[in-house]
Amino acid sequence: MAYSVSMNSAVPVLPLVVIVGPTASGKSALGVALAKKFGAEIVACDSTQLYRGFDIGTAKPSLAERAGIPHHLLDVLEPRESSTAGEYRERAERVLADLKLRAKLPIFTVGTGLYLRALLEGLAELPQRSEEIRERLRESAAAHTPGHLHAILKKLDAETAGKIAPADKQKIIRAIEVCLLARRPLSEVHRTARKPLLGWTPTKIGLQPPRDALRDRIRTRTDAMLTGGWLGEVRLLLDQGYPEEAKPFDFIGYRELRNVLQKKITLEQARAAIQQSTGQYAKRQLTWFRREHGVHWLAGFGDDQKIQRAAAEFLAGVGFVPLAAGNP
RNA sequence: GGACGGGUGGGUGAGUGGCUAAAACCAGCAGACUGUAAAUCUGCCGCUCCUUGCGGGCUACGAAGGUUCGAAUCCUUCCCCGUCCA
Repeated sequence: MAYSVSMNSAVPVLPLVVIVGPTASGKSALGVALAKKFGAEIVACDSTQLYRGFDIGTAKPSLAERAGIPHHLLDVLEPRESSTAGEYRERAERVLADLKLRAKLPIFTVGTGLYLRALLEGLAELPQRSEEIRERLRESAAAHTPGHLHAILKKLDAETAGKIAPADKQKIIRAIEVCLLARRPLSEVHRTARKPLLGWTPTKIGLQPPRDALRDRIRTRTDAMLTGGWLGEVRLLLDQGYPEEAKPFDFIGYRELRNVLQKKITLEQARAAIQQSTGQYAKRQLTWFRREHGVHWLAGFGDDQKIQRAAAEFLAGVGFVPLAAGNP
């Protein structure tokens, strides 16, 4: 075993490592470096890397970058499917059960904060989404004045309505949907306990490179993706007959490149738009992760050896035992 | 050389005498977010002061003058830019 097991409770609690950070901060590289050192396997926690065929634009680590370390929860969905936070949790739990059997340390590389929360803290017992209800609500909204949906929610659940902006149609629809399916207010369902992940204790590392440096990184990475055949990947996916409305075609870059293929915008316009959206996305990730509790922050990129060393030292300092092999 | 059109805050661009520190959008910054989350949404956004108030001061619509109680808005000259005519 590469780590010790706490024996002071009836259920042994196993450690797990979480690496959070904005896109292009080098989570994958750091994950692999730490996996080698501590005998771990990588579990991706990224809503976009779940999709088969969407490789370049989602910055899925290549086989070479994986360096022989097994990676889980990549390529588990068909482009037509839609991922959800709840399903992610279930898949991740299955992976954890497997790693536990094989005594491997899990290292989660997480870009999607909601999915990590769903895994670690759990979600309330909420009904799944219902396309019929959503469709009905959308139609109803189109037929009425702007505040219509918000007004409906206010009747069903004033507390939740107070928390959601009248313009936030997406969240209002989900809230109404839950109220209808659960036959009680969302706010009430939220007060029921979540089911946190049992049997595992997370140790969290966060990557927070300087904003300007990150922006540069995003710029050059986008260029590299484009010269690396990203447009061709999009063309291939469309040629394979996947519908344009498929979820992953909405991801940053895929939507822009689709427009390039349809001659709606030029490649240069797409490049600029992608770089911009990616930067904005990184900002949102940072906002989310800042609130994550107990994160050990490192002010740099995960592919930087100094950062990798600092991360390894941190883990060793909190009780993780490096593999002996390779050490003279 | 002549005729038009135009020069507005980081960008695009509205505004043609007071309600204008100047619409709207973008960018930027900050934030929220329990099954679409690479999504969706919110706030701030000239500088500055304080007793943080629908508060005070300063600077601002190419430049300089002028008209007016009051000008981004009217007048004069100048400087740029675009289109057309020579």
